[in-house]
Amino acid sequence: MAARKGSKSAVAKAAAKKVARNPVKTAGRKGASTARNAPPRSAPYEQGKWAAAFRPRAAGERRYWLVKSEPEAFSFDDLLAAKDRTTCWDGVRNTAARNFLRDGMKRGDQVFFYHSMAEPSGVVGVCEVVREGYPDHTAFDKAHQYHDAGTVPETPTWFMVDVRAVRALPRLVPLAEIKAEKALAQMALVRVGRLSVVPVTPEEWERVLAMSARTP
DNA sequence: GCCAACGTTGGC
DNA sequence: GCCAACGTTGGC
Repeated sequence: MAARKGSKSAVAKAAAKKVARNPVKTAGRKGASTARNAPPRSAPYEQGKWAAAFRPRAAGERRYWLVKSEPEAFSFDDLLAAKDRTTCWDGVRNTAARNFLRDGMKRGDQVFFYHSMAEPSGVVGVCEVVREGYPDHTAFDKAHQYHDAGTVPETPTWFMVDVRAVRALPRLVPLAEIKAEKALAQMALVRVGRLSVVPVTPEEWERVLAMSARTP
């Protein structure tokens, strides 16, 4: 079973709209999607806002990330229950997030699993990158919820990684607590709320782990 | 290249 | 349901 990430209802809604109300858009999207393919896989990101996430690594350096999923669509428990506790992270349709998936995340990187649109929203578990960026096949599937008419397998626009669950946190760390924590004020999660894949610094990683290990 | 209209994310 | 933030689109 393919896991469905991102915002299920919103994506479904968007897909429905795309098909129902604007068939002309399909023609227009081809060109747009070529543009969306840039920058290429080996592009230098030094100028970008997220430069640190793409900088060359020291030997053996491990990086940290956070991915969001609506638990109603795919929860951390769903990941624990999945075959090999592993899933492909499909359905991401945002270029910044795509760049992290395609170029930033490397095997062995540690990833927070975050529940969005939840009661409460927060970090629930740890997983690990077990397969690096490869094309998100759901984009090519006409019947799929995440279909993107503007992209073809020869020049894929959307990418995903595979992640495997490592462990659930001792307790969920709610977004409200993260926001209240001075040391976490710079977290990408807090600063750029709508991104569904974001980098986490080693310091932020440790802090969130520490918060999960104690009662507030 | 500018920018207005529009769409999406996701908290509240 | 509302709305802030911001990405995308497309006209010019």
